[in-house]
Amino acid sequence: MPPIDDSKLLEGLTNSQLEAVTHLDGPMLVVAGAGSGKTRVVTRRLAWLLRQGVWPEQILAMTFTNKAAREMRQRVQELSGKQPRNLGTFHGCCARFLRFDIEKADFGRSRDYSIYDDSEQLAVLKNCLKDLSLDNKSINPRELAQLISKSKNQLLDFAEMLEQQPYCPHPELLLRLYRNYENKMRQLNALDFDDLLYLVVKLLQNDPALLEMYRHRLQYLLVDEYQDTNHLQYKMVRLIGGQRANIHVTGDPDQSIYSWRGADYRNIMDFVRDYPQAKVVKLEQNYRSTQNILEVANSLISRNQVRIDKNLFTENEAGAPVECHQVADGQAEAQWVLNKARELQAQGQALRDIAVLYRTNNQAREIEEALIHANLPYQIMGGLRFYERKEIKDFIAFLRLKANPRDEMALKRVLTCLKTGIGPKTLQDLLNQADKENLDILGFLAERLPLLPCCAGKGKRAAQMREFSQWCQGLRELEDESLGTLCRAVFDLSGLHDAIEQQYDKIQAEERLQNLDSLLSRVQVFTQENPEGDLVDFLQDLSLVSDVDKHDPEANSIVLMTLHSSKGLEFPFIIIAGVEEGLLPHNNSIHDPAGFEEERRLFYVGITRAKKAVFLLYCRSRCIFGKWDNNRQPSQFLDELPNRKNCYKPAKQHNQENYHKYQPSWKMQNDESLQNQDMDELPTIIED
DNA sequence: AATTCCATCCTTTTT
DNA sequence: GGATGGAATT
Repeated sequence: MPPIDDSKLLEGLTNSQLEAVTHLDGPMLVVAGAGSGKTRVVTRRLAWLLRQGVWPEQILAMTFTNKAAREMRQRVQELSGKQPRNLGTFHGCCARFLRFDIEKADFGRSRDYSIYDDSEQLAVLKNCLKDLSLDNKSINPRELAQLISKSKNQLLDFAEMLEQQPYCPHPELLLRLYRNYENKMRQLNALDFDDLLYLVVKLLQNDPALLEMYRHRLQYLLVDEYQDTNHLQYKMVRLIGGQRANIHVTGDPDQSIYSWRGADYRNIMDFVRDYPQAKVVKLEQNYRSTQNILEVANSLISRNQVRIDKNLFTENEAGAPVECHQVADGQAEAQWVLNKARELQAQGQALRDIAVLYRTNNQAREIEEALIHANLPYQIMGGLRFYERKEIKDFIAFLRLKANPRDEMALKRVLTCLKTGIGPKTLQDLLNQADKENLDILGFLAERLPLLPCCAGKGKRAAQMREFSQWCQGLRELEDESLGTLCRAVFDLSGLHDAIEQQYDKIQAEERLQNLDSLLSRVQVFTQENPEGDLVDFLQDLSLVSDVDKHDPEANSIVLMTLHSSKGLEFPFIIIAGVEEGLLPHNNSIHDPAGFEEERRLFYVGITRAKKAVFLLYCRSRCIFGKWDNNRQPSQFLDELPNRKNCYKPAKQHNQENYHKYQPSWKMQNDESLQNQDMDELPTIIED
């Protein structure tokens, strides 16, 4: 299909949209309310720039999810026949920059670095604790990880950051652990998620010539979801933008829901202060939702104290009122979802038009069970990620070791898979020796191991060791012309196929092998999309892909996901489950006003995903951590919704104070007296 | 070293 | 209620 012509490119845009699309130089902020056609603006702007003769290499466009990036790429391609060269998630773009430039600085990493996800990072931290013979009672590795993340995100020296902590028990110990962690990661040639951004910023800060090159090369910057940028991302944009500041950002402060990850929506609030010459465009007409939905959403979000007032309106029809239903417990809730799905289906709606949203991933389970039982097709985003499955992680460990022969964490996994007879103690010895000889561990195992005393003689153990050494040599020598055959060869060498068949019963083995198969076919897809991509590129891709990216709008199935992952998507019908105190707002977020308001934004995001109808559910009882809470309270946010279908009246008066009093529900005692509590106290409810 | 059993922590949300 | 990690057992 040939790209559409220029006049079509700008066709059907409102004046403000047009202004946002055709803006050429200097900073611009597009405040785009939910459903106001933001994606349209961003994609057309990219296409327009390309049609104006801007080179695809000159554009740096950054999004937060791979899905958004992919969609954008595809639509820009359709509109302009070209693709911006640097379009992706912040993390993805940074990973790519580092592939080229990481060796230009003294970071102790080579371009074949591994990317460690949170659980791998945690494992390294636990090792560090162990090295100092600390149990993780005195220091919680998770908290340590958070501190490390915080210092990187704030671009602060770790010690400096510790001083700013209000309460910090063992500062000198933490500092030592931090240093050990950093050294270890160097040794492993690995980066954590924060490092990807952090090192790019460091690189640009410390190397003026390189910064100049980036500025010269990347003349047009676009950032989507700017309200969710953290300090590092902000800094990066500022650095690359430079004096010229050709920075086009879009976002909506009301949809900022990632502050727990360091996102700071002051970045968007302060954009005009940061760039006084900035032009601001507000998109306030909503093209997505019915009037009823929008009215409810507007009323909800207007309760937030900290926000820029805006007037989101729609010319769409009034539509059905937002409904709110009480159900007995989680199972009844799932049943309700099921009935509604069938009802909509009977009315001729497609299942793909229904999304069920919830606050926490574990809420998916009960709903999933009901759907399985009823044989309705569904897809779940998030939760157990595909690549977090054991067999997938195992295989990835083999690939990683091949790509990065210093990756000791990968080696550990490989060792347990192969049942080599090398345990943690032997491994530690070998690692120390490899270190002494300044060899990467894989190379050491292949070349030096056979010369060691433990490989001499004809004992069973020595033979095993010799065999393993040869295996390592085999892995090193693998060199296939294509990525596909290389992965296949590594797979064959891993012996995972036989191991899985031996280890599991037939059904389980089949499922696991199938998962591995689909990983291998993913290699094919990757090769098609990235003909030049090598193994490291592929692994990088895997590390940075989440499950939301897997959402397949073609498949006719109900979609289940968290409120967080629903951002940026839209569905005709939205069901939000568990609209209860303690869950939405979540107990852990209500102790400070900022956290509380973020919960409200989260609810707002959920509601504004809907085009036609919204259904809100809450339970009277719910099983949490195996304990029953029989006195669940409807979310206080429900009191803030006007014009909802009258299935619900506030059970009791909420006030701004009492949310501070809520205890984490898993610590709540299961008070027998609650079991018999008078249900009549509650308002008239439509029981389902 | 591998397997199995028990305690503990957990669950907010994700690149 | 379930995953994970450590200790105890073979």
